Amino acid sequence: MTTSTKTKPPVKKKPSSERSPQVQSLSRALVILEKLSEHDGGLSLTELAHLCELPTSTTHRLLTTLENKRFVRFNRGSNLWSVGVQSFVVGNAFARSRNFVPMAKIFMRHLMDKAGETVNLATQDHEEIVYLAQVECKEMMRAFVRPGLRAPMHCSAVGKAIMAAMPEVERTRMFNIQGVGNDTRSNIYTPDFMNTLDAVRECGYALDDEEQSVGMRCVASVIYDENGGPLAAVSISGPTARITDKRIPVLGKLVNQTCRDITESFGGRPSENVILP
Amino acid sequence: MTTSTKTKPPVKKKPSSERSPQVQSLSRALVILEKLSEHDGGLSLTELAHLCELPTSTTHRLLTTLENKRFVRFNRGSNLWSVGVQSFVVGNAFARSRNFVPMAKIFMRHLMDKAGETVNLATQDHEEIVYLAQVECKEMMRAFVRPGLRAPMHCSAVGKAIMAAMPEVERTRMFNIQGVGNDTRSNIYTPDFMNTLDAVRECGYALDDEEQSVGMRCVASVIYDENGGPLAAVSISGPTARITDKRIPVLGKLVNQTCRDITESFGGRPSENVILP
DNA sequence: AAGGGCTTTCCACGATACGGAAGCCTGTGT
DNA sequence: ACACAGGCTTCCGTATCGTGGAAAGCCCTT
Repeated sequence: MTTSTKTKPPVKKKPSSERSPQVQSLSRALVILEKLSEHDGGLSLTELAHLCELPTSTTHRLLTTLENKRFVRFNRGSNLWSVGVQSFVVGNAFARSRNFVPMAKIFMRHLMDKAGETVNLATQDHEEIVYLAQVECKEMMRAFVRPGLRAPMHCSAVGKAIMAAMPEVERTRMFNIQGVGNDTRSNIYTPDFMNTLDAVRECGYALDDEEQSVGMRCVASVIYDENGGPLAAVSISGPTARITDKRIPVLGKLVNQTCRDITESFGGRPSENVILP
Repeated sequence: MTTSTKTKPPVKKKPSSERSPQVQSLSRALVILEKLSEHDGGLSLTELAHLCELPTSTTHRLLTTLENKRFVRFNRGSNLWSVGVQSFVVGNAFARSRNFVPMAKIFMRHLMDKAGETVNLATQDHEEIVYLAQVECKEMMRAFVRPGLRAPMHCSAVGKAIMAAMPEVERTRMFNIQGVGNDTRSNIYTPDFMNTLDAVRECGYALDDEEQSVGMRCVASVIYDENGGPLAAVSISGPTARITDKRIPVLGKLVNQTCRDITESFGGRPSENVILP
């Protein structure tokens, strides 16, 4: 019986890829969910099966199981599958349980180690930015920012990074509000400032060259929320003597990478305005 | 051998419970995700296995598979499992793909059929409410509301329903703002009004008795967003002659049920202030 | 009517998920 | 210190359950 029926199939079992035992059907179903979430318009069975490299019958069986529990939905008529309510309901539990600032601080600490400079976290509040947290470096000369401190958007690196990441409409709304501001230099939002923001989007970080405080330079990048909008920004700040022109691109790259990491671990949607080679 | 090893087990296959073929391991994994999402604090392996009525080894195997794909996360140290980033990322695809108003209108149409009266959808915008959509009934005498129309919160049923569902802080903030309003009757937010809102929470619907427009009565209930806050409200409106005192509780129950249905299919978090017997 | 492209169902096979039990940690009580 | 308890993690033989090819439906278009 079956002495050599199939010559013992060539054992294409992967070279013990994963550490823990994995449930094939579940892994496959999760891939299906991921693919669906990457295609907002929905996917047909065959498209989906192709993307996941699975037979259609298997894909279909997994989909119906997911559908029974409302994790996916099927649009009869267009014959398209998409992500279902229950996925959203479950996902929101993550949104509730995460608390942003402590999580961000872990990444900020690493950044401080690598950059050797103080790292700040700030977010937008109306037409200003508010500092949320700081991880101080060990240098004697360093910038202090008490959490809760406010600053105008246009003259801080974090503010520029956030403004650059705003949707167009939001940004122009802010431009219109400006003028009632308490800043003496009139008409802050010049065409020149617009170009600055374009540059920020292109290179992935914003610069504050002693604008907020004499002798202080900051390099900042932005953290995206789940809709691809700006959620907060991280900056590296230090005295002009240490934040040299040559060092700025290096620090920019560092702070940008940190923000990408935070965005990912937070469940944000990185903007498609990419950024850095 | 094994000719009759187990006398062919008594085929305890369930009486064809489900229509489509179901993948056991996946179904179980989805139950795990649901249970995790209902316990924001996280769950230990054994607690979870208990809740899902599964052996711990099976639960553990499914969890590690889910963890590899970041759908759950494990807190080493507290030994607690909770929902992971990837669940959130996938769930957000649902948030993007849903468009609220068309979906709500399907339910509103059903409500209009059952109630025989015009049904409205409205949401909050700053200190006012804005009407988003209307499903008109066939009566000659009926209320017209053009989408985009605004009304004060305190004298519309939808406004009261939304205010009643607000978190306490938000509501008191609104009370403080009031006074700069253009309404002549001063001090609208009296203790009496507060009691009204308490009543709304208790019975599950709000009433506008000719306050917004003479001869018109409205009964409204609220749709919750994913955080359990008010997202929008649905009202039934009609002439006082048809919306009789006796009919109000009936209509209230109907509009409340519709709002529950919309909340569910939208992925909202029904408030735990429950409502109706 | 026939033909393609798709979804859905069926079914025999055997790979794969199952779960009991044994190992392994970590913290607790004596 | 030592043993014990109560979890978490791994192991492994069994047969259940998932698998995928094939065939059956189900539209549309030709």
